[in-house]
Amino acid sequence: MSRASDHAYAAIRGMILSGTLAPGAQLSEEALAEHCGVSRTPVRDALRRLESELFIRRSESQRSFVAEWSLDDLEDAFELRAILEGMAARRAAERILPPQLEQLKTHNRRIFEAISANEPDVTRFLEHNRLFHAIILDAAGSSRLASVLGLLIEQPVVWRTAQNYGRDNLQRSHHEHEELLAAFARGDGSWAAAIMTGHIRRAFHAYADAYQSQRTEPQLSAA
Amino acid sequence: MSRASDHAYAAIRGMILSGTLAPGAQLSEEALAEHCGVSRTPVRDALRRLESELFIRRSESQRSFVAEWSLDDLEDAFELRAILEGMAARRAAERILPPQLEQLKTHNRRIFEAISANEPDVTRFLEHNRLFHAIILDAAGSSRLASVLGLLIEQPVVWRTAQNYGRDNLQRSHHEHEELLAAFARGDGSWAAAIMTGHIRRAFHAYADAYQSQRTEPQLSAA
DNA sequence: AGTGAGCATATTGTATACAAATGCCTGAGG
DNA sequence: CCTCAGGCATTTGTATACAATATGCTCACT
Repeated sequence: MSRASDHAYAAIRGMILSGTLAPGAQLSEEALAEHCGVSRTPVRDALRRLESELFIRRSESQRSFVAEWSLDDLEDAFELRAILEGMAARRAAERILPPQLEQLKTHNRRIFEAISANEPDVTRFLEHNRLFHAIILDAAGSSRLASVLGLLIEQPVVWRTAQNYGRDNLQRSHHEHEELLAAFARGDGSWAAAIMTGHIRRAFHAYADAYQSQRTEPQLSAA
Repeated sequence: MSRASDHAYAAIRGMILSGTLAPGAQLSEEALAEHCGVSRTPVRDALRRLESELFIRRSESQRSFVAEWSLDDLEDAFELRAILEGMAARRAAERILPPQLEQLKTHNRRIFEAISANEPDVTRFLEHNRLFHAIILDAAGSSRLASVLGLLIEQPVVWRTAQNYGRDNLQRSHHEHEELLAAFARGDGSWAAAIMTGHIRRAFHAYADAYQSQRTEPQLSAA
């Protein structure tokens, strides 16, 4: 995309991820345009894109609001992701090429380094984790699967809660990645799918725990 | 959406479905705008929407082309659809309400009527089939699943090839719907998912057969 | 006090003009 | 004859003005 449109997209997305734009808040095209220093046209493009990625919901009269995620929504999203990433893993196991397998090993090594330091580097973990899953998605060789799964990863709640990951969960992730590599090396699609499904479901419960403590804490301080 | 934008969307989508705009053809915003009698702005909206629905592909330089579907693409799409509709059926079986079940029965009765006439009414079959699946998706109660699956149904190739459906396939569809109803009535999610997955996979092979004969015939006449 | 009609305001939809980028074609040079 | 550089044409991106629509408020009326 082009400069202004991209900038608006990144700015609005960033404000949603950081919480500057709170869930449920109404978005005015004109206000966003002024804030980003562009006209409404690229803002409209950005809003449409964010809407298709479920960052934004539109009322029946076309007004835009920041999406609100309930715990049920979160579980839905992870259930979907578990199924689709499982499918990706199965296909990847049947198609992956040696250089891609090497890349996966490298990223998992970086993940190990990031979580082995005294203070785990969560940002670095997330980056290599993202790349790890992206390579699998690429190896699965289905543009449709990629486009659909692209809608589900990197959602607001995920990013906000990931910081609360304990070292225990980070290490389990690394270990599950190792198992995936073994399944890939043997070309065993069913094994890979099973591991991946469990991997995502465990991640959901880690997210859900962090999500709940995140939401209950403010309530406690208000009571 | 609003009048002009909706009209442009429907018009362009219709031209793609009918083949007036051939796969691979480049789309000019200005030409489409003139054809639809609206300005470029709503045409741009429509193109973005069609792009997210995979009707249109964009080059790296942002030019738009009608998507070209290979047989592999078709199989990918159906593999995805089989998994996701299976998930929808499982969830629906666990949540469906009596009135929704009644609606499903009504639509399947209409399907039976449409395929029982001397000359099967394929258009009517497709319409009630669409509603049948839409009710299941609604009963599944996951907006994320709905939004993702929405990208996959009613794709160009599907509609172009559905007309070649034989009565045999139509009747099998009706029968599989009956089985689904039985699974729903008993709230058996696993049964429902299994039937649905098979239902979609059988549909794929019917489509694939029609797709291949559709593509080989022109070559034969040209040779 | 409650309710509804109608107006004022805020917000989104559309059209148009212009800017920027891309691709294509031509023609000169090797 | 091939290659590549340059300019022209086409196409998309952005800004802005105006139109249509929804919303919320005021005020009259019951």
